[in-house]
Amino acid sequence: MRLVTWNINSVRQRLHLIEQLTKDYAPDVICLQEIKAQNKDFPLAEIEAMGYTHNEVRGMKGYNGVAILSRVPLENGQSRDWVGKDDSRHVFATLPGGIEVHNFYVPAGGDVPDRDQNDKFGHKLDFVDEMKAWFPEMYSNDRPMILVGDLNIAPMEHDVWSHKKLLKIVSHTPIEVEKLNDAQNAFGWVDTMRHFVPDEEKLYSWWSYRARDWRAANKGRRLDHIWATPVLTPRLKHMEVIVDARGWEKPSDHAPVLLDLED
DNA sequence: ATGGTTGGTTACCAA
Repeated sequence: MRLVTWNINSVRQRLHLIEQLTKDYAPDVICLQEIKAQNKDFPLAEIEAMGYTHNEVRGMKGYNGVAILSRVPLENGQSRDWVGKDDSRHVFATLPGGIEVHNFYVPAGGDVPDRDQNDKFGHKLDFVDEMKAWFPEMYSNDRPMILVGDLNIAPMEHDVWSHKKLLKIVSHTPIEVEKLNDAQNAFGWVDTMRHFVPDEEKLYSWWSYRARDWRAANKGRRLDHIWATPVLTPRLKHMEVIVDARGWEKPSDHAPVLLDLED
């Protein structure tokens, strides 16, 4: 089973990228974030023509929006509101074989890392707290579950190009990192990307549009994640960040992250 | 210290 998570930054602007991904990598399941379209504007026919005939879409006008696209049947598709807002940041469904896939788009949190000065940062912190508070309702070490998405937090020193320079930059501040680590470690969530790549090795999934030459500068951050329950650990086969996709025509600022599981 | 790019919506906001 091949699964991909990708912040697509507008599904309507980037159908060509999804097509390229499906041709080159043939994922069974694609979890998208920031589709930036209402359900009625989602390009379902085009996606179905690529072979993804089972879909669970939670869109809204203008912002956010998440979707699970699948070549295999999805069951029990659902979504949930977070921090009292109906803002299309979570969708989940069950794959054949019983793996429950949760697709999240955590708030970016604005620029100022202080909840008294910046409501968006407070919203982000509350969102991660609420994830942790919700896990007891759904989490079990021996239930096959995968949590993916743009979590907008790069928790480890080598998840960013400069740990020191980013300590006060939203996405790598100690308070966000602590909250994300709390949510992960209070349960048995396995960071599948770091299962394959040593902690001391740089690993990024996002490069800003604002860099003159993103590849040469390589000032990336690992904002996108794939977590799994421990029962799936023996089945983890392969993981890669498809860095090349950041250089495709009219790219998203995020690269897809791919995980292969043994059947 | 500042500005750099992109998308969606509607003349700025969010990232």
